[in-house]
Amino acid sequence: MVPARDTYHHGDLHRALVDAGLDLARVGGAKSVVLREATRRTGVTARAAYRHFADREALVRAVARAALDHMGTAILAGQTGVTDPVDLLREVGRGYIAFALDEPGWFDVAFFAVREFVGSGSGTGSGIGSDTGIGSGVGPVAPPAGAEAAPSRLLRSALDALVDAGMLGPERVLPAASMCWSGVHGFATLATRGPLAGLPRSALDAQADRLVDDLVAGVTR
Amino acid sequence: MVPARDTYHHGDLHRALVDAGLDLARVGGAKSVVLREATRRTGVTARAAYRHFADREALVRAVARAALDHMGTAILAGQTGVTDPVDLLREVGRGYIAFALDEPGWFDVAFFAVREFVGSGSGTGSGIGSDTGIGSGVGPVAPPAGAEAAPSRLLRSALDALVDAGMLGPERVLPAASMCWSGVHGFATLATRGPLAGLPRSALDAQADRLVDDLVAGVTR
DNA sequence: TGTACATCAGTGAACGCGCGTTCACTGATGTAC
DNA sequence: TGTACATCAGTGAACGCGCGTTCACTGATGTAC
Repeated sequence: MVPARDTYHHGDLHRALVDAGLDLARVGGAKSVVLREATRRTGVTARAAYRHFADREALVRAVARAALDHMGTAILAGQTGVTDPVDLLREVGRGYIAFALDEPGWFDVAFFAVREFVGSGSGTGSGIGSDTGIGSGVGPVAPPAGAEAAPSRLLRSALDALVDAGMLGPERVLPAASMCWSGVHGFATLATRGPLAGLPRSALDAQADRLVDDLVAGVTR
Repeated sequence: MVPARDTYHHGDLHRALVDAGLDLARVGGAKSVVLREATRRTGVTARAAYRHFADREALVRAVARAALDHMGTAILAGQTGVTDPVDLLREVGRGYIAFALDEPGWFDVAFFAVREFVGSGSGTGSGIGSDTGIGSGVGPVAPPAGAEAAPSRLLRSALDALVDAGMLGPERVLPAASMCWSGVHGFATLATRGPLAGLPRSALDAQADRLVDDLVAGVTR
């Protein structure tokens, strides 16, 4: 299981720990990203992790970012060959939910990692960081750091394409984004860790398709 | 803090522990419902809890049920005096989100309590139990145990009222429920423990109102 | 080209924490006769 | 009405767990001269 190292120095321990964290998160979500276990799997002392991450939370954040990247990539892959802007938007929704159902652990760590829920008082920032911004409703949105294919960016792109096609008023982009994101995120959450969790996959897929169609119809109406 | 008991027998330890659990959940969500702390606050030995709950999970489930009751009650309260079916639906959506923003800890425990997310394989049941059923899409739905004012029931009632008013086809009830529930739940989740968590309350409220209006428009279109 | 030395990436053992849970037990309560 | 006794609701101490984190340390690497 543990690849025995022949060198004292690991080479790329940072990446190796994130990869191990992804494996852990895949099976058990954010709470399963255990620092000791990640180092164990990497064949390294627990202490070694602190050379690369300030604490466990920093590791979990890195894993969350990586999971979000995977999500973006998966959604993007579902869009290949699609040019019609309406279909493009539909694929964002389908891809978002499909990823959550296919990889509930990664979906979990991507969105439920650090901030278990916002406690009392106002938060320090804007949550997870790399997938924020859409729908903040105040002027041009700063691009998220690094994540080119972040789900929220893909959603935004699809909506922009609708605007270009004359199928959506520019002033409707933000509300539309809000409705679409809330809709698919809510369904994904209800289906992976909520009351819908027990339903068979086929039923969830059918419901998801209908939901996405309704959302798209609501937006392009 | 701890009310000193004068009797050896507590009286209603079951309820007292759930109440203590609600206090804990209110501040820190599901993960803060700690059995030992609940007994401490009740002025009772940790062991005593096992006379009333099989294990910690059973306690958390009871707290989740109580929190869901509070949620239903809050939504119901927001509907007082409202008779127009469209407004009725709107109030369900507003109330759902408002409760999540007002009581993120209770919202958390109500929906994210036991099943952190559905692990590998098919689940044993249908999730949280008392708020399931809408949108399962197969015939008449068994009434949830006890929770008369469960949020999903209030949503269903509002949609039924729209049907009675001739504003919604009966075959559209389930899809509409799916879209509404997903929409408000998603927004509530993004706002309390997701990327929208850092936004000021006023911005969230404004966005929520717009979202609910859009959802209602999408349903009654 | 060789050597001194600063720098960096690891080691291995240990600590304290708070938790859920279990042990054998005792104090209070209510019912049968 | 009093007493024996089953039943139930608590006690108090302890256990083991696995975690995140810290200690002083050593092995490997690369750069200056």
